[in-house]
Amino acid sequence: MGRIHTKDNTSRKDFILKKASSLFIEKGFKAASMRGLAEIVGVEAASLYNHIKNKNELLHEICFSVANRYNEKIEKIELEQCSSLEKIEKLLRFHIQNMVQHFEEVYVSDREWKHLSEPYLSNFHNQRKNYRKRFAAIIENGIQKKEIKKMDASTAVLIMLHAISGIESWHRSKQKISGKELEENIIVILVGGLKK
Amino acid sequence: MGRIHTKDNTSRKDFILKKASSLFIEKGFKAASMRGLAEIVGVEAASLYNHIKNKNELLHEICFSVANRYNEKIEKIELEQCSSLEKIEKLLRFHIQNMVQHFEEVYVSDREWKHLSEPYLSNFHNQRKNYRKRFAAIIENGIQKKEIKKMDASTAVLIMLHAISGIESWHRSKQKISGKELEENIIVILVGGLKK
DNA sequence: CCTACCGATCGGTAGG
DNA sequence: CCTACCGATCGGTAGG
Repeated sequence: MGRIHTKDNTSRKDFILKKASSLFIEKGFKAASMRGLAEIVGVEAASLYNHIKNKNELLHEICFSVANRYNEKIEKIELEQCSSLEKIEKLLRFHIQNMVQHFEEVYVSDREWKHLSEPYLSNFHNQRKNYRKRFAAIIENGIQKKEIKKMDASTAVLIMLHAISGIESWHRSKQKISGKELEENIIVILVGGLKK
Repeated sequence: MGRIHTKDNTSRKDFILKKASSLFIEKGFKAASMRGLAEIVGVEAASLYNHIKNKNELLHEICFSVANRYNEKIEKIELEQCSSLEKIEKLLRFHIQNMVQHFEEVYVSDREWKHLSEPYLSNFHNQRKNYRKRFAAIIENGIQKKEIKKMDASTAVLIMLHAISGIESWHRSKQKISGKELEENIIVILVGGLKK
């Protein structure tokens, strides 16, 4: 009995989080109101607070769910036995698939994380910097091994991560090409741009 | 006499627009308050309304100033006599320089245009679609002439425009590399990624 | 999960 | 350019 109750609460919260993501995409975090969210969820505003602490909690749940996935992935890839260029390609494919599959939370996390409240803001910011540093280190390594053209590694990271966030517009359009085609196109351009 | 008065009003408005851009970057359009803007400008909130109609006007002045620059540039480039790849390189260099030189308004325009009110919203959205279509047409042309790898042209446009918007993070960091170096790095990766 | 409500803050106006 | 103020809306709580 207690278990069913817990399970219900969890899925209810997940439902609210999902609706919150769409709303934050549509309006932006600040412009989205809890009353607006309540309407989408189908309850009165006050009732939301039985499932979440406050509006900020919605945002940090979304942002950290995305950040955790990134961290796990790069840790795994760093340990793999393959060329730097292959590592980058794997990372890029992961980012693309992540964007396609978890579009709403990735989009919200990318665009709205600056509205996070402390201590989440600092924590997220640090994780972000750390992730980019590790990504840049892989590129740096590839340059030293002459797999990759000489270039500024951190600029390359910026370009590639932002390029992928452009999938947003693809996702919102009526998806003229498939996710797989999209992935191949991006890899051709970005990995092609790095290769010596 | 009347002329001096007009001139003063214009520069006062420009001053307010500049401060508004920084504020919109820092907080986002919705979260930025007119009282906050007034404080930065150094007047009471009510006084702002002697120079602007309302908060929305600030945003659409910023967005259309950027959009107009883009439109003028692509019109000029379309008429030039050079290869498609050269046209794309010119366009990319223009985008990069634009981002470096007019960082604040470009950033606000990119991130906040969805908060535009009608009819500005539809107008801006159409201009944006039109611009991307023309950019894609140049790529398409390069593919037909075998200057450029086979790829989905509109995906390539998405990637490249978003890649450049990544300069944001470069601009906000302590500018480890110069603007010129940044530009060359981006061109190497993006144009290198297109070239056959 | 709801009704009823709070203090705070918002964009904007009147009038000088 | 300011003081004084407006109605609307916000996030969140009390109490059931």
